[in-house]
Amino acid sequence: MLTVERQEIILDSLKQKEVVSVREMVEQTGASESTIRRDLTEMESAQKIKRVHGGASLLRKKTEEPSLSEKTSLFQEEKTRIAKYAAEKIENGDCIYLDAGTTTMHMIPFLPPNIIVVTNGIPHIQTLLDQGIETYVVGGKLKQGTAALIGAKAIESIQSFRFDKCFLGINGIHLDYGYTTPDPEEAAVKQTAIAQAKENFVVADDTKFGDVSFAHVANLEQAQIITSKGISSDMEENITNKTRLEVV
Amino acid sequence: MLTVERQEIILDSLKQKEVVSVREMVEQTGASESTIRRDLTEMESAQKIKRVHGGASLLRKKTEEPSLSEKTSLFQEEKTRIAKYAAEKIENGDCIYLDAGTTTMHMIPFLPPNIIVVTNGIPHIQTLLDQGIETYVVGGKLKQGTAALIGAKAIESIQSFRFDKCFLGINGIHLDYGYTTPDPEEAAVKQTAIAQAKENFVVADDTKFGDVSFAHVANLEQAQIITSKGISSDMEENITNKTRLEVV
DNA sequence: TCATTTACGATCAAAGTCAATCATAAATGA
DNA sequence: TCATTTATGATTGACTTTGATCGTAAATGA
Repeated sequence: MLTVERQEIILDSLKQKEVVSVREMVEQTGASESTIRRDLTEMESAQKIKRVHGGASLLRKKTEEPSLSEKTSLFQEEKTRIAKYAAEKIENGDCIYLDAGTTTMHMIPFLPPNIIVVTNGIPHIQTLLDQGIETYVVGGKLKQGTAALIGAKAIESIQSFRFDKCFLGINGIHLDYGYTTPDPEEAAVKQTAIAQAKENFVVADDTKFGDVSFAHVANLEQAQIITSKGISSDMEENITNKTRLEVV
Repeated sequence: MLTVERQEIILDSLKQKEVVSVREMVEQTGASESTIRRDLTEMESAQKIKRVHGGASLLRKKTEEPSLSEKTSLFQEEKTRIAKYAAEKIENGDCIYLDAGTTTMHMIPFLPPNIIVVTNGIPHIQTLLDQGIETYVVGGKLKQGTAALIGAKAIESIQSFRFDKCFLGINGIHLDYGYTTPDPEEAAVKQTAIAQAKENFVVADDTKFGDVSFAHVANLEQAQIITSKGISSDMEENITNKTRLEVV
């Protein structure tokens, strides 16, 4: 039997049983224990399975607890501070758009209860659900990596709403080039959201200033910026000439 | 039995019973008291349970996604079997609709790679993402409890697609009343999906037969049924007169 | 209260599991 | 063909898990 065949068998039984013992795999494949162990070692380093004592299990997807490690990092504290401040802009009864991305994600715990949220961020959904906030998810194509909903369907979806406030994450903030992000598809979605909102906020840490990414989203004037300490006073002044900038 | 399996069983009975005694766990797992105690110690320090004198109790009451923890139970194996069979109906290149619900969720690991999936189930999304399957999410209002997308937006969203195959979970299957589900909003979404698909499949375990829920989704003839062993031969014959029924 | 029952954790020997190593046999390629 | 590489299975000693035992601690009930 070929190595790939054997590993296929192992994966198959894992999909059905969640955990499989080495003994079972030996029986199912007819290979020796040593061989199975080698397969398991290989498959684990290929991130296909997780080894446990006596066997193997499927990769646990989530709920592994990033909360602790996240909280200790200073960078995350910064994001949380920005997010909290941004969330305070929201009033009871508002309808808001929450863009995909980690900074906007951090806003969720600080959201007031009686609002309506529209989002294109997949990771946001569960948290919003837990908080019991009335939530609409935009339709669209699922993008690998950022786990955002994008594409024509997403744009169409967003166009059927109007927002009191719109909160966007962004990759680059530049005096001349405005707000930019790497993916043109995502840029188009952000543009649409901006167009539907009365007030627009960009939430971004100080590392984004001066950066330019591939796809243009909007000009500086089209949104207020909420950011963290660390931005140079020079930059701060230049930007303040074009739009409102809040440093928290 | 592997350590992880045992601990899953313990978690499982906890989810059903809120508190479980050491004695019960010994009986359920076949392991010794010592082993159970070690498991409990470990699981407590991993913040998964809370120990009480004589046993263990759940840590929190929040409704968690049971998808992972439930899989070792016999009931889940049944669901997996149905799901696997249903997934084999799908051919490469198909565009399918995957309804929210646990049985359809179980289909995901068995999906062929080159298909397009449209879903309204939130928990499905991450798994589909992990598998690298091209996925579209319908827009709509987020429903607490089932974590499904429903409402007018969802219906509108679904109407902009056509499916080769549509897979639905359902709460009741009845000779006269057809397919039913508790929430009229969800029923409307399912109806829409059925209307857009060439072939419709209902995946349901045997406990759903004879049940009638509040909201009518469709007549028996409108979808084929894939179910598990356990359904009475009488029922089987009556249903076969109306639609195709596969028992796996 | 005090005796009895039940639950608990520490300890230890037995069983099970692991990675490393070695030898063999098949596949590969000069 | 022969040397080299690769996959495999057996063996080994180290490590982990397990179940039994036992003394202590907590709950129970008279």
